[in-house]
Amino acid sequence: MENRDFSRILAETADLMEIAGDDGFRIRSYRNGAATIESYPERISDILASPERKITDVPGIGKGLAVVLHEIETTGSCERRDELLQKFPAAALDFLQIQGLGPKSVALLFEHFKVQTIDDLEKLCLEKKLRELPRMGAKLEEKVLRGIAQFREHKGRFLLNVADAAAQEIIASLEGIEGIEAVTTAGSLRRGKETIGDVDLLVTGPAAALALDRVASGPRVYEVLGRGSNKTSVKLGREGLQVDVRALDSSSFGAALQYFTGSKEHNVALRQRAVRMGLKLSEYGLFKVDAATGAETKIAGESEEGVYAALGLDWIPPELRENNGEIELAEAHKLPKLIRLADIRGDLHMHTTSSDGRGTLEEMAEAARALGYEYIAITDHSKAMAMTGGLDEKRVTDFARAVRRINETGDLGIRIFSGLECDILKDGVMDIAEDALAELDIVIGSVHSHMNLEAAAMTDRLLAALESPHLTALGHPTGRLLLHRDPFPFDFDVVIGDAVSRGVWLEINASPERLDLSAAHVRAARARGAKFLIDTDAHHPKSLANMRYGILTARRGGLEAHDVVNTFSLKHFAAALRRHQTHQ
DNA sequence: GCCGTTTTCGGCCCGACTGTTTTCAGTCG
Repeated sequence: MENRDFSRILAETADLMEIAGDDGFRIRSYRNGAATIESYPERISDILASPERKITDVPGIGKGLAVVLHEIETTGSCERRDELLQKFPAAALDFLQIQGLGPKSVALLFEHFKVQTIDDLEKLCLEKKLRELPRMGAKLEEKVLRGIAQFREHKGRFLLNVADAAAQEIIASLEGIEGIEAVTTAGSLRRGKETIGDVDLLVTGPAAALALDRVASGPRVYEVLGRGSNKTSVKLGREGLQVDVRALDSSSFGAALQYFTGSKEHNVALRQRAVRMGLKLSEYGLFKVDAATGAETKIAGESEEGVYAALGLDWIPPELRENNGEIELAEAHKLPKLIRLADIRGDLHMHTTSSDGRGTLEEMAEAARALGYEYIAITDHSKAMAMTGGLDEKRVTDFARAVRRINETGDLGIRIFSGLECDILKDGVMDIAEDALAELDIVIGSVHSHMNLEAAAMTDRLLAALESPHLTALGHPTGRLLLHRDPFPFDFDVVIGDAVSRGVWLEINASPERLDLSAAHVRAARARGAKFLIDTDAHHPKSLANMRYGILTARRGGLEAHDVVNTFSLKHFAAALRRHQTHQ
């Protein structure tokens, strides 16, 4: 049992308890425990098994949760969860995913209409029955129908980090097995897409078939969908992430890697190109076809580079393989030199215990130093985010001064920039007065409320925010939450054009829940001359590692290192900030 | 259910909007 399994079961139990109307503070304790365990540096299983250790030494775990954790370790569930799963329909947890429905409404639906499935719920809305319940009306019926559509669209897809973690776990489990030469990710995961339908893995080596057995009998396998001599398909966990593993001959590995990486559109274009050259491209290789006899001679396939080269192309990074013009660039030797994770010198958006982060400034700084960064910005929330304990003007000013003192001592071994993730209020006014913002090195303006404005009103709001003389960057500019909430509408070209003319940078928020801006927006904004910062919005020291998802998104958007300000050395970055400030 | 301590129980991040009402519960962030 891994920590994330404990964490998931606790969180699920909390959801069920919420529908059941259990005590709110008890529910919070379960959630708190789930969050702590998810990011706990040690395996909970190991602590439970060790006679010298006490699980109650883990913060947030007391007597009650200790019992629950032991139950989960031995049975995979706990008493309260089992009880509630009996009481409510199997799809109970799905109902909470529908925007507009909370635990109270869901409980009422179960009680009054005996709904079992999302389909039942849809029927109720269409038949206008929802409005029979107290405090429910036509508007809610419409909202729920929209929520159901969104839910269905997202079902069966997974966030990039979830798919990535599953792939890395399987790769690690195959490492060091005699006769396995390489295990490689392919498909949309290798292309760095923001959400993933299923994970594709390719295995080579004389013992590749053995790897298929290993995967099929893995600890997290929930169901084996298929097991042939060349391919195994499994579903992992109750969430059901599908993983396809293929055993390949190393003589055609490059062609197979190319084929299974896709995208489909990129591959179609490549095969058309091959045909025009009198060649045939498949997952088995690139073949020369004799026009007279039809005889085929393999001319490439061992390596991907070889396949592209034989087609007269530079090797194309997987992130660009969407048939968006990358083939033409590869032919002309004009592919961008894409930004790499190693180019990043600092992280400019993170939270601490001063608002809703889980690490202190010192802990975040230490984690960033361990990643080899030269600088970071601490950007806690502003006061409009009341729930997070956001900063008011006095705390902002005090914080800016405290950071200046910290930098003078140099004790932390990394340069700290004082920053703020300042809310952009409904009318576009900044949540913090300008004289307080002036004390800070970096101000990231973000929208966290009133995301349902009409496009024109949202455009005006963002344009008004851009007038703030101390705004350094727009944070998660479209407000989307992947698999959860669509971007809010606004006139992207107008807002980005204004940001560029004012020298305001655009964030690529690397949090796997956001990846905002999206790759397509990055591409469009870059064409207008925008500069970007890629940052993690980390709420925990561990989350600084999410930078790589932001890098993938930036690469999909075609960015080079010089497009991204936090690739600059400390000296150059500080100078860029000063230019930004005096520009105002 | 956890924590801290005042060792036995009280406090535990808050504020605003929405759609439904006719004074506010539920949802969201």
